[in-house]
Amino acid sequence: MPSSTTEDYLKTILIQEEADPGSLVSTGRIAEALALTPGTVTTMVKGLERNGQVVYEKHRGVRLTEAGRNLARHVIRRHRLIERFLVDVLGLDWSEVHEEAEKLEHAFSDKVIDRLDALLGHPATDPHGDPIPDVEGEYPASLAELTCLTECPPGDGYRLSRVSDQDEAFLRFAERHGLKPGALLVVHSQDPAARAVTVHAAEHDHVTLGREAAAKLWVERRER
Amino acid sequence: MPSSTTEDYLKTILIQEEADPGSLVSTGRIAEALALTPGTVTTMVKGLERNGQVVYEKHRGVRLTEAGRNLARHVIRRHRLIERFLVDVLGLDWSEVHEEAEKLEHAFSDKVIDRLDALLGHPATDPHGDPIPDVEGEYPASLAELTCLTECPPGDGYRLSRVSDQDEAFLRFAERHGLKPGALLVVHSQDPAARAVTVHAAEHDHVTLGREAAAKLWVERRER
DNA sequence: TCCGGGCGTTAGCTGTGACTAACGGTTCCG
DNA sequence: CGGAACCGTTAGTCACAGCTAACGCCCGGA
Repeated sequence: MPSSTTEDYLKTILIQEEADPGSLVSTGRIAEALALTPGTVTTMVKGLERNGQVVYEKHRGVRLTEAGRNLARHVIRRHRLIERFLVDVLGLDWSEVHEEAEKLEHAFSDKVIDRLDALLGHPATDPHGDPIPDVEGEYPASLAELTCLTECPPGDGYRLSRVSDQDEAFLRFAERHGLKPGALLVVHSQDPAARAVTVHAAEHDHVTLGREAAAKLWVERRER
Repeated sequence: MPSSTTEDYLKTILIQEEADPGSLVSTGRIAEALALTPGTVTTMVKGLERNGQVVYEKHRGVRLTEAGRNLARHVIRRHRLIERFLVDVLGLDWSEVHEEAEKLEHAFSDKVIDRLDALLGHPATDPHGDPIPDVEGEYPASLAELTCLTECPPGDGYRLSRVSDQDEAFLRFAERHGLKPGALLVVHSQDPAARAVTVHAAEHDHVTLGREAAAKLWVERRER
């Protein structure tokens, strides 16, 4: 059975690959994401290669193998289902569940996770809008095409779908302004000079976001 | 924060102390319970003493300190609440939840455990009838006095309260004969020569248990 | 083309918690 | 009361997964 360390590495690599498809993930990025020193990661990555979970190109980075990707998807499945459970069933706040799930994802067996999945009604996403892989490790087929808020011309007809950041402070900020998945959004203005965008969510006041913050919000255009 | 290894040792020591109050727990018993070699346990136990969690008397055994007992009680609380959750909410079988809870007990935070406790309605026992310590680490005050099935004269008016074994095969056997906590029992005969006792549970056939098996069953006398 | 800075790798070390094998204390029987 | 058997302890080793520090490759700028 893979160690929880292995699971953490593979999960991190998968997320980096998804953020920048087609390119190798550098050891440095992994080190930063896991808060480890670069040397530690280089050493570990060689172990992952020996296990057949990644392909490692020296000085360039790693890429998941099929086996590695499959394992990583299952870790992510566990993580996101646990987040849904913590929010939907136990009533925790979406800003605090990521930390909890980081530990729990290594302890739940697949059997228990499948029961949890059924209990929750086979949700398609976690509380942040991130998609939950199914039992086979595949993402739900019917995922809407998402647009980054930085790319949205002013107007209404947007629905917030995904908040891709796990920082507690940011998530609490987002919630204060109604910026949770499912919220209906109106984009008031894009100000390229100020690198800012002003929006408001239904029932909430306007809020102006800097580009980095806006880049974390993903919306879909509503059918009307 | 204590390592999960530390938690496992302290939990094991507490359970041994409860099984045989007042006497020291030998390193050998701990080794057997945790499936470790004796030398490993001797070394670890010195570490627990350095942490102030046990008092260690060379060649004689260990005893929990207040701090160690408190931590152990909390681990047991987590373990038993998780078992209840797995059975009551996720519908797992009582024979399989012990193994699952062994891993999960180290991953749940106290905050999440308290939510779980509330969700379950603050249960007094786990699915095997073992009492669940409260948030302070104290056992429920109103625990009925239990009698071992080996001590019960023939007659009716017994209620099965506790099945103190975690072996899957034994638990499945017990369930097949209706021997789950809450079951009403009739003791048909005690046969000291055969070291056996014959009982039946309401709605179930007679079953004859050897002394070791009967020793795992604890009953209370029903008010009538 | 050459050189320097930055990133990545290597080497060597640490702590945790396991193991085996050899040694030592206790106890109980004869 | 002596000794064997049993149990527990000690010593030495290993794997895992982290660290620091020194070294080396690669790429961009001059």
